[in-house]
Amino acid sequence: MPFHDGFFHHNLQFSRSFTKKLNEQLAKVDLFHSQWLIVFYLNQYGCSTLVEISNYLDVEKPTVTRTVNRLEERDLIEQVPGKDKRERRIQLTESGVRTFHEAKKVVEEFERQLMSGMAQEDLEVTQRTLMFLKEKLKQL
Amino acid sequence: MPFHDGFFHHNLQFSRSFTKKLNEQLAKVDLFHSQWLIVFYLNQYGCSTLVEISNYLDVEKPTVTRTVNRLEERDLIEQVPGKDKRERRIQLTESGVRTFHEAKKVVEEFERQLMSGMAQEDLEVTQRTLMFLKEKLKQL
DNA sequence: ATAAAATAGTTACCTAGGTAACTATACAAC
DNA sequence: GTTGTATAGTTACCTAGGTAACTATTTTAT
Repeated sequence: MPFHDGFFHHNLQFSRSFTKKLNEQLAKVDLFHSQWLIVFYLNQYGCSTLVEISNYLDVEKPTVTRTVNRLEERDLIEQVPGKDKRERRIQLTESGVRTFHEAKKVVEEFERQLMSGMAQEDLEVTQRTLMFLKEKLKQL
Repeated sequence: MPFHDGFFHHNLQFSRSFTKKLNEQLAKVDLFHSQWLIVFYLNQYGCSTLVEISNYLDVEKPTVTRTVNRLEERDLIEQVPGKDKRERRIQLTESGVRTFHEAKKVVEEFERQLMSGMAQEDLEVTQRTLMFLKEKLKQL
């Protein structure tokens, strides 16, 4: 089975298509999917550093810096003073929390539509497989 | 099951990680994964237009234009005269065919390592699931 | 035959990922 | 306490995806 007619080809196409459609939906609340991921994380885990976000999302630090800057420009997050002067601790503002709740509805509806009609077992196998492959990639 | 601790989160992380590692491997033959996809396609299907490539890869035309330009600058592809003056028909050069064969080895070895130890059935379920979800996204 | 619509491709500009090299602070070893 | 090392974050620059708007052709309808 060659790569391109096969497994990875479909996976990449799905990922692109997924983020595209999610971005379309999130436009309703004026967010991009990468911004949503950080807003979600901050709502879940509270005040955090960029490195914590970077580790959670498995995305490099410069990418996090950029997206966080965008969120700050839009006053969805704010600086939190801390002891370690290297760190940049941030949290959601009131406006950020409001945006989170609005976006949550949009994302949940999007997922609901996408998941309807899917066999639960297939989803579990798929998720397990992807996690397995992700781990293997790390060891490469 | 919330989005971020779940299915889509893992899928996006896997895709990022996968292309990252594939790029590392393809650096051996001085290619990026997006370039490899086009080189592969041209080797498989011969002389093609950018729209044909765009449809096959499910990537927008401007993205294809850019990557094709890079390949042309490096003399891996060449223009093919045609009837329709709107079209830009291209094919692999001799150098492009050579690069294809070198890259093919690299990619196949990469895939072999990644796939070893995977249950064939799980892969099939995963691929089927991703294709199913991809189709559903289109209808959204 | 001509006007309208569709198609192929490009350009400009946006988000989003990556690496390499850098600064500034904190920590550890001696 | 000074020196070396590790950590947090940023900057600059690369590929890679997207949209919107455009040009230049071709096809279709009338």
